[in-house]
Amino acid sequence: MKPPRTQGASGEGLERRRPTINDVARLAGVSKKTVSRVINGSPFVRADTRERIEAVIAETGYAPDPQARGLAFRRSFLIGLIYDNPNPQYVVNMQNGLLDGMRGSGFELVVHPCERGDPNVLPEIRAFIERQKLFGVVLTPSVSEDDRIAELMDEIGCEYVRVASVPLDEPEHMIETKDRLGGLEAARHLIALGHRRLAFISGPPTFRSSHERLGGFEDGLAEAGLALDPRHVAEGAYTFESGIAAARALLALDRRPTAIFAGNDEMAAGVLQAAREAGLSVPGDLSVVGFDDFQIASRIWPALTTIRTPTREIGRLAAEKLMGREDERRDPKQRLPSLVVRESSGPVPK
Amino acid sequence: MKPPRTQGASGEGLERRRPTINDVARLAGVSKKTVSRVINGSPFVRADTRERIEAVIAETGYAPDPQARGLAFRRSFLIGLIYDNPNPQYVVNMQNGLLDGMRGSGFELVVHPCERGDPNVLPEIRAFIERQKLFGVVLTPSVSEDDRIAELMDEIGCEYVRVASVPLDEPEHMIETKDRLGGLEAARHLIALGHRRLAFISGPPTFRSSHERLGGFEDGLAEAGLALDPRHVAEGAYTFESGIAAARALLALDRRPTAIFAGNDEMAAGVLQAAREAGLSVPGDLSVVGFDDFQIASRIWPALTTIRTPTREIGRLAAEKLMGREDERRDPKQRLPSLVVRESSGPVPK
DNA sequence: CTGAAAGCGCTTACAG
DNA sequence: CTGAAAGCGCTTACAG
Repeated sequence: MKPPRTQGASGEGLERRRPTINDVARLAGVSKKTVSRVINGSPFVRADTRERIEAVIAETGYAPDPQARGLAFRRSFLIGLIYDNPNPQYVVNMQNGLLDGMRGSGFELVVHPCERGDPNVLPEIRAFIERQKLFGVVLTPSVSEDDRIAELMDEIGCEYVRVASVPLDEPEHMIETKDRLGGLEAARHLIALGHRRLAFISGPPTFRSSHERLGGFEDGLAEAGLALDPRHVAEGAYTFESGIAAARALLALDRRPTAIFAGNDEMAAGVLQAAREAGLSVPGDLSVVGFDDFQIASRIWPALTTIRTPTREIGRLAAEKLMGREDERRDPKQRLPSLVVRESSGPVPK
Repeated sequence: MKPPRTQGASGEGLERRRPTINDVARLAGVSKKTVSRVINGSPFVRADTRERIEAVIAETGYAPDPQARGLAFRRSFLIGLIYDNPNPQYVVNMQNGLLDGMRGSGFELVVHPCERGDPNVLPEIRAFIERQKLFGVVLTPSVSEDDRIAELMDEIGCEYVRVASVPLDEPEHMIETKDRLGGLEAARHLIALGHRRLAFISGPPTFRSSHERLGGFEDGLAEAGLALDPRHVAEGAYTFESGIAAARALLALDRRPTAIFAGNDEMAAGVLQAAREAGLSVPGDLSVVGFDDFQIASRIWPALTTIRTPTREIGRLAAEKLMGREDERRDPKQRLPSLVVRESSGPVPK
């Protein structure tokens, strides 16, 4: 590995060195240990000493070096996002949420995609975390659903928060997305429109959300005294292509469904495609509901009725939980899935 | 700021300490300085000494602590991605490309969105880089087009690579995306289909790519002895909504264009929407070409003819250039924009 | 080609 | 409530 160029090597000789803890200590007339206490919020500093130090910090623009601090703490100020979700919109929303939550904290976000199927994930993740001595990680589906990864975090002493549709861990390690409620909302919406022959396209069985979204949908049917016809449940893979394939099969049935709830927007876009091929109008002949409310939902035609998941908000909460700054006063409803009605759903055809 | 829990505090007492440079030095019977030389690829180590040390490193699984190394080097092993592009697909493709290029290098990727308009961007970026002592940063449009940011990097001694549609800097700091060639391809394609009344919807004027894509389009028209009617150039903002608005205006003209080249896929999706509203069939009455070939291009209907930009590949190149590992043997064509023909373009209507 | 000393900028025990 | 010493795991001059 090529050693990096020394900082300032190309600078213009000004060499206005950043102040260190020693400078602050000298200017404030205290030991660096006391400055350290102020930085770390120790209560064992007299009020006037603290104020004097804080004044010097403000004047000099001193900011502690995270690397030096990390070396002494045996732990960095980096937070990792470990994910295997291939949807770019999900990834970016989650990142933005995490950054929202981390703003002003001095922590930085390091992104780390992985492949859950890979036999090397575990050692690979371990090496990443140990090398960088990560403060903590946020795990998103489906890696978040792997208990071995959570155990690994405990073992190596790395904080973690798992984002998942159901509680898989202690509350301090969990942010629940409650996908089941989203499925319920979808069912209620379609039933209120008069639909009785409903179908579901699931994500891959390796994602917990696939089962939760289906479960919630069935809950909603049960409320109306209905049950899902097993022939009306198709397995997809959360991809556009799998949505097309599943919808083709459903629409070829003898008494085809009048409404399809797809496990995500990508597959719902595939359903619209299959409906078009079959000469069916949406929502005239077929209602379609998606899940996520990513950008694609409002770019396709007809615009998709879908379940919005507040991914960015979830990310913010995850970061706050990880850093122990959770703000419990916030409205907990903000983090629940909610129905967004657009053009792809309508009354059941006569 | 709450100090982090000490590493291993929750571990199960095993405390199998990671080996340090001292362990390696002791086991190899050399000084730690010599181990350091091996780590840093110094040529001043005798071959047999080097081999002995490398053997110990392999046995013990030693990996140098990036934090300690960074502290001594006065520079971290972090690479920053600084961006203000709001398109999630762009961001994720770029990140994936950077990670491709960084794999196995020991560097990690820290993401840092910013807002170019914000009067505080410069100090904010400076604080971020100085605090973390970033090894280097990759800048993407439109922040990459701001010379003040490049100057800032020079001033604080941070490596940088700018990704932009045209050379704005020395070659060692530039990855060119040559958007102009993409515009040219779009024009040639439409002209070959017989179109003569062509229109363009630009991105915001603050993005260099807006002008380059237009410029290339005009180059293509010029090849055929044509010129763009000024009334056929509309200004958009690279957003879906702006694409709808611009297309509505173009389609309301007396002699409306038979083909529209939109500056990106998002706006092209808006054009399809406006065409539908106007009762025009695509490509029967109107051909549409986009730019980017993001996922949306193949999810909408009709699927979009567009210009593919190899963003992930560009990202890989940017990372390699930043780390001084550039592989010049690679086919340079891979990084150029290229035409992808789908369903939204067809022969000019009679 | 190799090493002993000093230092990077912080924090942790340990005293007082 | 405050501080002097030692240490986190590396690298940089400086010798030899």
